[in-house]
Amino acid sequence: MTSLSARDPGSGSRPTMRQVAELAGVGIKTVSRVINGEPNVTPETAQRVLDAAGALDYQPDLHAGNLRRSDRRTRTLGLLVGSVDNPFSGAVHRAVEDAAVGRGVAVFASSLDDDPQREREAVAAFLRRRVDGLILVTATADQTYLEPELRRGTPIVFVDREPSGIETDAVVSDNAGGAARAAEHLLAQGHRRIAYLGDLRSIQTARERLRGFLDALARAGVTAASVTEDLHDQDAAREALVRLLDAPDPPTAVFSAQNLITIGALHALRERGRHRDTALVGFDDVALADLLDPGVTVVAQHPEDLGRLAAERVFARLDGNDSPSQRIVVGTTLIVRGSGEIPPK
Amino acid sequence: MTSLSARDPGSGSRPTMRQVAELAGVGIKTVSRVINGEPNVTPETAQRVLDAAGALDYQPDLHAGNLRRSDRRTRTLGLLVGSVDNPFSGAVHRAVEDAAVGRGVAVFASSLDDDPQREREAVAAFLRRRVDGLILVTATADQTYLEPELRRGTPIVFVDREPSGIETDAVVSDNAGGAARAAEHLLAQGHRRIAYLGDLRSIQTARERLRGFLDALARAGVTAASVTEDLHDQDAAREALVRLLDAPDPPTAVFSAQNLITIGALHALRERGRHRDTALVGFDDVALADLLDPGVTVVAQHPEDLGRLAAERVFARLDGNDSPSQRIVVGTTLIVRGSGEIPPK
DNA sequence: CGCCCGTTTGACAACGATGTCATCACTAGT
DNA sequence: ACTAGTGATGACATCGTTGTCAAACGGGCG
Repeated sequence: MTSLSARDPGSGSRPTMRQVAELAGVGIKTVSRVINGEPNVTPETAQRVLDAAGALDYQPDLHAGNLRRSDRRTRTLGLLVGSVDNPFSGAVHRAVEDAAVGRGVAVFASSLDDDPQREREAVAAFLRRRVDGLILVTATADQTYLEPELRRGTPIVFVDREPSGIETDAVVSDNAGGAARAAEHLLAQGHRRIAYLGDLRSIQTARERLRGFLDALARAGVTAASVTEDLHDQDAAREALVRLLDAPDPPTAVFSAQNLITIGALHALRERGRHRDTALVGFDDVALADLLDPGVTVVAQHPEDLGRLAAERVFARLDGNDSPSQRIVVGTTLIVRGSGEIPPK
Repeated sequence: MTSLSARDPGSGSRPTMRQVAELAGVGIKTVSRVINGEPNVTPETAQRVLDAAGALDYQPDLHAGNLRRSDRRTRTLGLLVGSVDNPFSGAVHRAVEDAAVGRGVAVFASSLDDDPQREREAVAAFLRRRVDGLILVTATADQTYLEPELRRGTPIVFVDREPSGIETDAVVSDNAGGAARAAEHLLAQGHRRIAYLGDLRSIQTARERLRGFLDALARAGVTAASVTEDLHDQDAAREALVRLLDAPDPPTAVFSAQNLITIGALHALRERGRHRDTALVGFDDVALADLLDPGVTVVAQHPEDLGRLAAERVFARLDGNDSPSQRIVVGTTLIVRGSGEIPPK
């Protein structure tokens, strides 16, 4: 009795075209033709090859083929986002995957945690694997380092944040417009003491949102009750708003310019029992916002559209489109649920 | 003046070791040695090579190297989950990535939407790319088709759901135990009319949860007020619970055995204004559960642990560990927030 | 001074596939 | 019957890299 270990070299090694060819009694090039559906193979030969491939559970080595193939496409995309464990990134990722899967393209994903160092490492790791294109929510202030790769013809598309230092496609939300919309909504309810809670100033979208907010207030001849920036997590946002609520002359309305900041703000308002008399509008939707009481009014982004359009740009470039680089802006949607419609007292 | 197009073939082609070698005035093998940090290169030669590589923005081709290298590792992992756009999958994914990134391993992710056909296609797509290992939340009832690959030595680890038809590692939640815990909690509050809302019977974890729930009730000598299965989305769950609430003798407590079902149940309770007098315990945590009123009591899973442990199993196998396949069970945690502590009227 | 040995280096084959091209067997046209 | 054309097939070089091996060189030792 011959006991075969799990790492048995016989069954352990992967079959190659050569072995399939041998078993089918044909040349290796004929196997290649059958596997790739090339013409000029008799049906009987093709069947013999397919039988042999099936018997050996043969899977072609995409990378070996790619090495020799003229188009040099790995049918692989690299996606770089804030964190795959984050609803916004998840929605972008899913949209990219949906666009890719139909074309037989697989997607690498990497989380950057807004760390520029990690971005450079992750990009390098993907390029060494010869991805056909990159889609990234950049964490760096300047992407000049991508210039050589771009010149080589690798499509690079920015999502959510615009590129700086290089000329390439970008798909972004209308951050300033959305923030202005939020401000106008609160102004329309009669609010004149509106507080702004924002993310790190180093993030371009955060700056855009503040700009849109302040512009809208200025157009109405109103000055912001307060502007708090550099709130990078839920708890920092909560503490900041608690302080504002405890101070004399607290705001009658709050605009929270990011996801986690909105959640922190919700906690602060409940903590101080002010959630029924202080208006709140958030930027970017949050889960279960409709089940809260009052429901959370938000300016929603459309991450699925961002992801889909970015993937479409990459594929268009791969298909040879070399029109000048585009900047696609995706609109935002105000979703009225209650918290934004609380009037000033 | 020579105008260079963006797709210029000169700058458009990627530099190879040969070109680096030529520029540095050394043999190609010496470049290989420097790039891979092999010993026996004089510092001056190494510097010349690094300078040349830098000047050309050289990136080694991992796949070409892998073709020749003896270990045949692509430093790539395939992850198959329900959907990358889903908090549970996102947490698993992030944990896998965190374990992988330190080892220089990149992660392919694919969404299956519980479609067996997609699972087979996605697995094939990953194997053609020669991933070093697979981590999967299976969507198929039987995974015998993975047997040849497993015999070839590719580590395959199941997460969340157990394998069937093959013998391999699995990391799962204590589904029956967690469901029992939820039932016991409701029984302890004095409930005797408890409704069960569950996912598709075809999903193994759904069956486990029902089993745990019914066992706990049986131990207490109580029969379920109702058992509703095959609720695969939020809306189906909402409708089902609305029906139960409208019927004579509605339940005094509800156990919702999955994420989206819990959200559907929350909607139903609010819709009928019964959220303050009907107890609810959910399986798997939901975002913002603590901000609702009452807060949502849940039996939380630990997807980060599932992902981390699965990745560790894969790497252990790759490192040569060939102990018998393990089944690792990760416990659940009851998080008390209010909704589960409402007493029967 | 000659031998041995370790260090540094490059020539060459090989990994698994595909592109090119030559060969062979037929069929059709004259 | 002979030529040209077409379809089916395989030999061979090649993609970018690494493993193997041998050559060249210099230093230490008897």
